[in-house]
Amino acid sequence: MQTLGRRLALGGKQLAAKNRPRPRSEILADELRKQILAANYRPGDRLPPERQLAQRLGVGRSTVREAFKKLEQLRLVEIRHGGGATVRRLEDASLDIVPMLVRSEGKVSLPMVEQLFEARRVLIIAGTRLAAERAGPEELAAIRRVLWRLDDGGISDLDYFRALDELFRILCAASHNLVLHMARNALQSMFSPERRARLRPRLRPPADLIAPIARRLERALVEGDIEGAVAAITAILTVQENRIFDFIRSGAAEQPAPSPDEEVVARTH
Amino acid sequence: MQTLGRRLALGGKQLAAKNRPRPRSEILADELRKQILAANYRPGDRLPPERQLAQRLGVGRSTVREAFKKLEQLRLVEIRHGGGATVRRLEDASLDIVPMLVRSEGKVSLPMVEQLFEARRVLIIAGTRLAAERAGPEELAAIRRVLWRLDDGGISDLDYFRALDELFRILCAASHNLVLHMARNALQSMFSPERRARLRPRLRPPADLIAPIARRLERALVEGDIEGAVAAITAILTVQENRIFDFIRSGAAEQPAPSPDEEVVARTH
DNA sequence: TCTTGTTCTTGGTCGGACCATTTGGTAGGA
DNA sequence: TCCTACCAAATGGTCCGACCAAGAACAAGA
Repeated sequence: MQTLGRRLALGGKQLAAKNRPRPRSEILADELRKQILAANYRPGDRLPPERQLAQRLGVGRSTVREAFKKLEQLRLVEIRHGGGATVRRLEDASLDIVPMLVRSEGKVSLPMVEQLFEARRVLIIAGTRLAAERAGPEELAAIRRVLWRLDDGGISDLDYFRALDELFRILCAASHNLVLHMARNALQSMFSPERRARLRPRLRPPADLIAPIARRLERALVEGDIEGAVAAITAILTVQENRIFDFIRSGAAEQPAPSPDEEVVARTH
Repeated sequence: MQTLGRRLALGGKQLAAKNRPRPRSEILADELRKQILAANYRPGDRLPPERQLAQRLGVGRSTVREAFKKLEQLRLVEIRHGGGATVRRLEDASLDIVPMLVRSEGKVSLPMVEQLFEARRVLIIAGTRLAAERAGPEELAAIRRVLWRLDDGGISDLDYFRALDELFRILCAASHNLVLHMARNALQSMFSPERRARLRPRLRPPADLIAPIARRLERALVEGDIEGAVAAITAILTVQENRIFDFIRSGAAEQPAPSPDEEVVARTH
């Protein structure tokens, strides 16, 4: 807590040096979020009052307040006027915390990745099925362009991963279902193409594995073969997911955190 | 904008009378959100600076700031330090805005409900399939208890709708996939059981329509008949969705807004 | 024309003040 | 003894005014 105070005090300067200047309220919100996700606070528990926390950490109440508001919006806590901030059940939280559940403190949780991929798979397959039914000619053309990029073995790693993400995105967009599209977006925000490209040798499957499937998917979409398209996208997902599972199981997924100081707020009640 | 100022000024008192005291920041955030969703602001546009908006509306900058933060968390706008708040693309927004897309200004959007149900159906069916595979004995018992409640024709309307929601919830919970569970939760937050119970005569299907399906679902789950369970939950979803579609198409879904004053902030750039 | 440095705009934080709501205790009465 | 009504403390919601820091716009120089 003292340490967090110091970190918060440094927040501006330390990062002004090179990184982006993470606002103190965000640092604090992240810290509290980690505490909650680590079950240091349990559902029903009350967070310390705004004033108290502000004084203890040596920051303004506005800063604490913004952090609390952030947690409220993630539906991790409930704030009542006169009442206080009480922790809510995890399953009622916003989908936006899924990426934080998947990777925390630089470590990747394999069970969470499995659940994330399972959910994502459901959405993408549904999106593909609907896209195969509903995509208009220009949407179909856009999908085919992405598939050609995947079919090209000479593509760079970064472009490969970008094309893969774009394929999933554009398929769900072509489903003409905004909710589906947004749900998939919400689950996509971990493992950015840049990050995966850095880990290239493990995550990118051999071109001769993906290219035929891409061609199969294109043919199915052109011919209106819905089940064929679903089978092809399922195959792509399976290949890609297995690469990542193997990678995580190999223990190589752990990355040094961007900022090495990871002190936590002391439990406070 | 003057009018919003007045409304904001009243905010505290007017609602202190009886309703819950909607904070001004929330009123303002809602107003700006409506403006954005109504495309009065388009992606790339900049919202007015905090100070300017605060002065124009006669509220403190902290209030405007909280409202902006709220929009940022919904990923409707992006706030940069020296930059300002710029509007983002709708499809990149958080899933949490779906309920707001579905019902705005007391009117229900049929296309959005269709998309919402389509997405929800995908999630619930996937959850049911996984639950049929993975549910433990106590989870199965809990599911059966809910199904018995649905099977009971004498149940009250409110209890019926609650049981229905609980069925979907508990099925997804039994899938042992937190992401799936949370995604479904995010889509469930409209049409509360209380609201539906008020609209009872139209939304509740005849007991002899649901009860046999509930029994069929129970049997399938007990016997481990996955496809049977999926078929049964699909039937339940279809019955319920059709009731709601018919209801909305009949034009009866429009409800007087809780607060009748619905002025908007004037477009400002 | 491009680069560099300055200035202005604008968000981030602070501290203090006041109001509104909730909570919990306390006094009074049945 | 128990219940009720009231009061006071705790706590969140809002406002104000000030300052700092990052980004953008602009001006000066190479």
